[in-house]
Amino acid sequence: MLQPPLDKTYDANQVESRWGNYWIEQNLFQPGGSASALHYSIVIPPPNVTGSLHIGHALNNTLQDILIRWRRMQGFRTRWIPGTDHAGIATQNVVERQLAQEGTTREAMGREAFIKRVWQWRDQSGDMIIGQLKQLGASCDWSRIYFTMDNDLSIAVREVFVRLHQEGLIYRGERLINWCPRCLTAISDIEVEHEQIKGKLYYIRYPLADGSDRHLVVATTRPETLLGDTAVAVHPEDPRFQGFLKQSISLPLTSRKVEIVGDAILVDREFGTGAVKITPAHDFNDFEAGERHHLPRLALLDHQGRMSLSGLQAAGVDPTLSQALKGKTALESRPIVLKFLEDEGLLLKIEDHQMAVGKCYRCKTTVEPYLSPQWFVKIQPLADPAIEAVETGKIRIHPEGWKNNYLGWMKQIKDWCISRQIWWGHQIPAWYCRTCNKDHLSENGHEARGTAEDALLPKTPQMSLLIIRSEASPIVSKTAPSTCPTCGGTDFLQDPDVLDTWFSSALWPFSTLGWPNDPDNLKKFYPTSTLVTGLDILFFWVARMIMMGIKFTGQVPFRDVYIHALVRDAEGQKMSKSKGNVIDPLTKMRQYGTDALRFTLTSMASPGRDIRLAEERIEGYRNFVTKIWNAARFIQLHTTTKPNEPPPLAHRSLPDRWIFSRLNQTIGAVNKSLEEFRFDQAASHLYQFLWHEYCDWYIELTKVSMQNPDQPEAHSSRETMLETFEIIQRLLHPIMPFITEEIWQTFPHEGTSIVTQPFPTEQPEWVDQEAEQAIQLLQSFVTTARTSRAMLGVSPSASLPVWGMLSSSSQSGGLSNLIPYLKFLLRSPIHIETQDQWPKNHMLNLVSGTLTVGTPVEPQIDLAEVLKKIQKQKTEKEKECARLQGRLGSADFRDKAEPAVIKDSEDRLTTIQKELEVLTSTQQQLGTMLS
RNA sequence: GGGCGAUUAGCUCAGUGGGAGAGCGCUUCCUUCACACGGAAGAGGCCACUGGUUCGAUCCCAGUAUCGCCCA
Repeated sequence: MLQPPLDKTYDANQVESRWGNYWIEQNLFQPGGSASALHYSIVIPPPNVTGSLHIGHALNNTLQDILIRWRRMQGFRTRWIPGTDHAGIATQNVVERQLAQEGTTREAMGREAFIKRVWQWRDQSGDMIIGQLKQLGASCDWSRIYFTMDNDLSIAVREVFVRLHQEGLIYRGERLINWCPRCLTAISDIEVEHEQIKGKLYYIRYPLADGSDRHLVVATTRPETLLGDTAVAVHPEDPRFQGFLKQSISLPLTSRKVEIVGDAILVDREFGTGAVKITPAHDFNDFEAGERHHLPRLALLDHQGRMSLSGLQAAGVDPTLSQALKGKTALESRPIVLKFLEDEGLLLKIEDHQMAVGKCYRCKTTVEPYLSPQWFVKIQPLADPAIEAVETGKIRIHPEGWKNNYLGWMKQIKDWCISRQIWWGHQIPAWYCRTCNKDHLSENGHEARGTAEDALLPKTPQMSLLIIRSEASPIVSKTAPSTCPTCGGTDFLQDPDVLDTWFSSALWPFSTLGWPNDPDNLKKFYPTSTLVTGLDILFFWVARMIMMGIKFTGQVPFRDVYIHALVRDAEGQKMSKSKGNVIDPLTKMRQYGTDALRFTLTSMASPGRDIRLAEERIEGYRNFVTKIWNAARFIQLHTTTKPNEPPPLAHRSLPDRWIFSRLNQTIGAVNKSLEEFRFDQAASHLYQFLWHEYCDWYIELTKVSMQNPDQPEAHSSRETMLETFEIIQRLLHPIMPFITEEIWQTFPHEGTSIVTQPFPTEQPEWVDQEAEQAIQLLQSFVTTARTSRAMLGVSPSASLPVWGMLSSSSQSGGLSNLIPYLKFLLRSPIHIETQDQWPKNHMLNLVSGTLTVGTPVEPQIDLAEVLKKIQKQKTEKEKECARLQGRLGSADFRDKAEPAVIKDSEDRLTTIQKELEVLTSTQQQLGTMLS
């Protein structure tokens, strides 16, 4: 052989860096093959530019790599697009932390300098995860790495924004949005995580304004917001409140009067007292109720989630209370408000209450519903075709169970808030003419931002520098306007907000492929073939790509969506740095090898189930890698000479024909599994075949002839080992790219790398039922004989003759052909005899189907133990026998069961009865020996 | 509160309308010339519970319990 491997164990780290570099140097990951070949493309879910490879990335990219390598080997023209996204808030946070260490702030630097600084950071540190993906073996087209802030991709963002705005699908308006008081920006609905907490339900007396004693009792979980109530609602058909509708309430702790309205949507008659307060500026349901009843909105909190004096004043709140609340958060305000209520005798009772609070997905701060002017995508017109695409199967979701999840969400989708009050990102391409909008702009920071804002509070400069009221009219354009079409003015102000990062991610499949400026390239690789992602971003990303893709290209962005599991720790806990239970893939790759980690994740990727990853599993598959390595060493040790012309299959030895037949079956199973996205099954077929057929049996069987290298069978086996093992490397390559390349390179081969070799396909001529049956018989023989020896306590190295026979003597010829192999595997003489010649005494006879295997029993053996085991086997067989007899004795079964099932049961019964006969006679025979 | 999913060996999970499987772990034996990160032989399970459909249910259906996820 060319370069026999030297070490007994495989040195993964050394091999990985060598081939990893080689593949890239040789440009093997760029689209190859003929231009006429079928195309197969994948876009990577772009990791955050701030990120480093975690175990979820490792799983996600391993699966993508398997698909891409497999399709590439199948001859597709493949393209896997890598890149990162700019991760607006996360990246801004990273750089801001750096600035804080340097004793400065982004506000002090100014926007332009800050953005420059972020780019600097990106250029230095932004490609860490790219390097880590390469380490994982990801066969992306590394010659084209994208970033959502790239110029071309930014052009696409502006193009999309302008077109959607022209069609009225993007608008700016004042709405209640989710505001993170820590990130100081709006976030979208799905960026809010709901958390169950133990809260309280407060029952508060609301006196009627008519001076009578009549009152309503309102139950609320957020008593401090009552100061912003603009109505109280009851169910219009609730008989308890018929006399109250349209009456006025004297709102506690304020000088205001509010009306009692009937609202069947908002009010749940069973909840609390059946009367609820309406606070349109602080609750989403109340906001909608406010729209229905044309109620004013009174905002109490400012953008930092603190009580604002002007807001309190506007709400007519008692001045003493206002002073007490000024600058307090909602949570700090609650006891104060409760104290005031109590003093007035309005707080009736407090109950424990399970409730949900919204937290910012990024920083876990409790979000506040906040009234402010923001940009929105009017989503329904985009959602409808995206629903249709999945319903009609233009896009297939795997596993299919998630389809309903997707459709359910899409059908109740709400407008998407896309503006973020941060600096890093795509600044919204909207400009305001300062002349036309002079009444709606406030650039000095001393006026409210379209809502209540307390001038007395300390400002964060980004908020106070500029306020654009919702009445302002923007000019939306791909480039800055030069003159105002209304007044001819030339003084413009660009909207300071940036777009949600997911807005640019939504364009990823077509913006990276050349839209809008390179239609030729787009045509080649779009739509992409498969999207591989985790469930957690089905709505964030997948749904939006489908909407945008259909809208702007007229085609779905991908045909198949494969949704993989979340990786948890061995206890099923979500991994997190704070819990300290993270499994770092890079560490594991160093410890066990990348192939072992990849194989582990692959084999655990069962559909629709989370992965509980325990380190022992990785270790187990590291052992598998070593097993493969040692099989390769064995083959190389025995094939030191260059092989001659391979003999035709029919002329090869029984084990050779058998292993081809088994290999063929495995090839079929692996291909089928991958077609169905059953990565786990593909892995387990490979594991089972390679270890428990190839190594356990085939290699052992070749040793019979390898000991005698001159005989023809040895030649046949050398050929077969080389051929089959080379094929196996190709079959295994998509999952374990490194070791397979290393081994493949040392085997006789053509081409520069296994990466671009053909993936194995089924060869019908390899199927050999006869060989499969023969080897199955051989396996039964060997296993049964070994069981006997273990029962008798015979040492494995002891030579002890073994008898064998088949119940139908016609098959015994087949058994004789196996003698050389049996002799070798059992290290013992083999006697194939008929019933007549079978020794009558001192034999332990065990059965497996039609096969009986006998082992002589030495007089000094402790037979009691052996007899116990025989009895156990007998009992099992008797139970089975009774079950079958019962079934076959039932007239119903005979009438209604399928004939094949009846026949099968009859055959089994016959076999088991024969087995029982042998066991019984052995039992008797050994029993006499004992006495 | 609504929806989805899970419940199979000590652990992690496959699986099927008719004989309960794998990996890891465990027990015993074995350093025989690919591999002790190995080999051989074993032990271990009323397939969550209760009903129903069926000749026959671990599998299909309904309900219960527990757990998980998503949504409100």
